[in-house]
Amino acid sequence: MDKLILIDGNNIIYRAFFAMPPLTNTAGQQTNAVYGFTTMLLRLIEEHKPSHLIVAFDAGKITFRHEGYEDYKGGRQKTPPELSEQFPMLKDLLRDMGVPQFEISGYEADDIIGSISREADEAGRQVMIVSGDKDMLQLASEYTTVALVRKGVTEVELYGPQQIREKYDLTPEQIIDLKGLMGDASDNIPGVPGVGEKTALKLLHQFGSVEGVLAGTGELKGKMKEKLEEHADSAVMSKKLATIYREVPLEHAWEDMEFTGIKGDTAGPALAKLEFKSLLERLSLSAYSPSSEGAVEAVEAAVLDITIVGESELEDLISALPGISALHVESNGENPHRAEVIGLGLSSPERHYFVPFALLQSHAAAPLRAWLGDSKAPKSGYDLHRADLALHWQGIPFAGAANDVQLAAYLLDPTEANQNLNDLTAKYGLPRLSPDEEVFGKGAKYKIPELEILGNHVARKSATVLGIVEKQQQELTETAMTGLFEDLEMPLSRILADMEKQGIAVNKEDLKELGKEFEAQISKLVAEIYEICGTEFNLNSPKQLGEILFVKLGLPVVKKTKTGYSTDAEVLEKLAPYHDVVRLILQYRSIAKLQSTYVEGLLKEVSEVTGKVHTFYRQTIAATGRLSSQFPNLQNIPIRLEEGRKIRKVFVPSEPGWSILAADYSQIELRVLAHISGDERMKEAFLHDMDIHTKTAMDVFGVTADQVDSNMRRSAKAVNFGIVYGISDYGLSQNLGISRKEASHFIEQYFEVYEGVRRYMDDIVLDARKQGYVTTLLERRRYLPEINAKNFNLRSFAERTAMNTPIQGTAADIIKLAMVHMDKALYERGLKSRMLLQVHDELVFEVPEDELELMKELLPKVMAGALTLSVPLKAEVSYGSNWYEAK
DNA sequence: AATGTCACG
DNA sequence: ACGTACGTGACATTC
Repeated sequence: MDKLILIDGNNIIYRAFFAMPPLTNTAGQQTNAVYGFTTMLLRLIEEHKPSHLIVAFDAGKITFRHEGYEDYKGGRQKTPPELSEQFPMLKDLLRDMGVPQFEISGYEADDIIGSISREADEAGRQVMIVSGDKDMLQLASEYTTVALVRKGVTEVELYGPQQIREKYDLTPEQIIDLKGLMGDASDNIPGVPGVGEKTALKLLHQFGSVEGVLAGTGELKGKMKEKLEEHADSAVMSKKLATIYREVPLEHAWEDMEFTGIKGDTAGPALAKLEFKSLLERLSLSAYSPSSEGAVEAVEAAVLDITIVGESELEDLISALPGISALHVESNGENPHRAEVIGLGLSSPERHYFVPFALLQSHAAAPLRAWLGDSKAPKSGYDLHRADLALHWQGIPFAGAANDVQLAAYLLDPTEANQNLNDLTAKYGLPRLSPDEEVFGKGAKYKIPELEILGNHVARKSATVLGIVEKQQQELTETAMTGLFEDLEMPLSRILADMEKQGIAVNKEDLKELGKEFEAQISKLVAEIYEICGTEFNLNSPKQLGEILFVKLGLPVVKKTKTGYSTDAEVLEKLAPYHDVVRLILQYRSIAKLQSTYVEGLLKEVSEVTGKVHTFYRQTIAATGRLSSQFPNLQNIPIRLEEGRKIRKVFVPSEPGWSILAADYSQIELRVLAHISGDERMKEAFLHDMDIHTKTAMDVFGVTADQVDSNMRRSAKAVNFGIVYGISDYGLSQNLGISRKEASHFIEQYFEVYEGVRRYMDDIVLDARKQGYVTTLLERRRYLPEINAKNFNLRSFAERTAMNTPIQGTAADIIKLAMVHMDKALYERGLKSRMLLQVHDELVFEVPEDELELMKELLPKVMAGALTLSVPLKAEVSYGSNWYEAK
């Protein structure tokens, strides 16, 4: 079926300009807006496969709107030159890609779009309008959907008449009235002073239109009435200005809008000129990649000296091992504990080798395996942690990880989503690698290619590693992160691998028993719920549940999601007083979660080989420096509610007579905050080892310790959490279920007492603005490009991140240090105790009987001594016959 | 593949 | 007026 996409070119390029970091090409031209625009365009094309497509632009400076009102758009800031320059670039690129553009003298883009959509509506054609301008909502109809661009240009919200009704309870036409009343500062449309969205909506719900409101002022009183009567003309004129003109003369438009796909032969060179390598790749046009440095080296790369090693070449390789410093272990699958090893790429500066896995296992390859396991043979690679695990489960020990380029890339920019080797080649101007998907195929089509292709591909990976290493060393030095890399993250990666290989034993029988208990509760709850509702439905479907609760039972709608009714726990709590079934649903939800994720999910992860679960810690995911845990995630095992906490009983020592020993940092984040803010009062609290939430309550409410009741302490605790997260009055009000005003008052009280904390919060945001990044105590860095964004939400988010990251990140630094120290202590003392898990502020060990006393002393001492701050660190230790008992 | 929900620190 | 707490991963349903 025909599908037409209409893009508001001016609007989108503006948004892209402000949302994207200021990219420039090697010629020094800023290209960020063109880039942002194009990525969005490609996504639209991929997702919606339009048969017809245009980008509309404003033409000329004066439009017919100025004829009646010369200040129209008067308040708007002049377009920055960095953006104006990008208009011709974008228009050229669109032409080369084969995307039609419309520009009609005297009209704005939205008039063109409005007129085309009117014609399409009349012809019954499907249209999607893409813009960031809410005005466009007035064009929504049975056939026309408006895609409002959000979050820069990365997300869209789709609006038809129904969504508009749900959100505003207005028809599309009434959007014009809305703007007539509230105005629009960015277009210098005045509206009625003192009327914002809230008031405008109220008026429209009552009177229907601007005309209706003005005719009905008699029913109003006070200031509101005065304002409306005084500014009646303004409202009428504003409505006129906000009305999109839909009668632009268009000839032969439909044929001119036809879109048959991106024209590769002309788009390729155009994208190459702009140096949009990732887009070239995305369009499989990499052949056009710029003939810059990279391409020159690419030619050289074509003649890389690669040897596919067979039995006869093995000896040669073995004698070359001393010169080899980079390797790549090619394995498949996401979970490295279950990965198959496919082969090995090995590189010296001069020569590159590929060793198929079968050969690596042969008797003759013993010296190669010895080299792999030799801690004195330093190796560079990409994700050596994964390599270590994959080899381990094939019975091949791995050691000597000296330099992991994935880990270094993460430190250099931890927010960049997992940077694969090919992303890094682009970054460092190295020869491109074929994407794995091209070499292996993806999904069901995954297939190991013939030896020649495979060997070349994998050997190029190790060659690439070699090329990256040098440049990263330089960057780590420049950013003062060499120490963090060499003395913390690299040693930690080996420790993590050891913990994961060790795994933690799970008592499968007990877990199954627990599953039976849950099963009994679930079937009882399900039966009761169906009974009460008078029908059977899928309780796990929020959609079906919403239907039952809000339509069949007629409960009030508290909150909506973008696809329907929200039924999350917060909503259900509010509904509980209305209907008894809601409690049962809440209970069902919590037990069902335990059953599916923690009983069934965990059972699936227990290894057939070891009877344990072997999680995989990822060291390059969390932007703050924390670890994350997968397959299974052992960092979110239930503890808060007793029902769930029982799950912890099945985590047991792997040897008879041993114990589980756990220690967790007490209030590490607030202690870190006390240190980095230098707030004297907060430091005082920790120097005296006081209960920090009680102390906060005393200070905020101005009472003595014995006057602090549980409610006051609870509030103080929420404030403390808020402080760590980068507080907002709204967030706190939600958390405590109080008004925003009260929350705001709490926060003000808090900052009056904890002046040092206020200073820190102010300073860190200024710092971030100036430098573009924030750091932790150990110099871990996080860039915050949105800290200067014009968009309030983006900027606010960046500001909260600026406040939170040094705190959360320093806490992460500290426990990582403790892990390195603890590993060393165990080794030096020849202890048999083993580190098994890390849960952000907690370390879990299994400990033999005769080491228990020692470990109870040693562990908290090492943790507390990991780093010296101006307040003491404290770790509390506990132990038992399983993880539940160690509380 | 996206969405909603919920487990943890 | 805007629309929010910071950081993750797993599961089931729906598209």
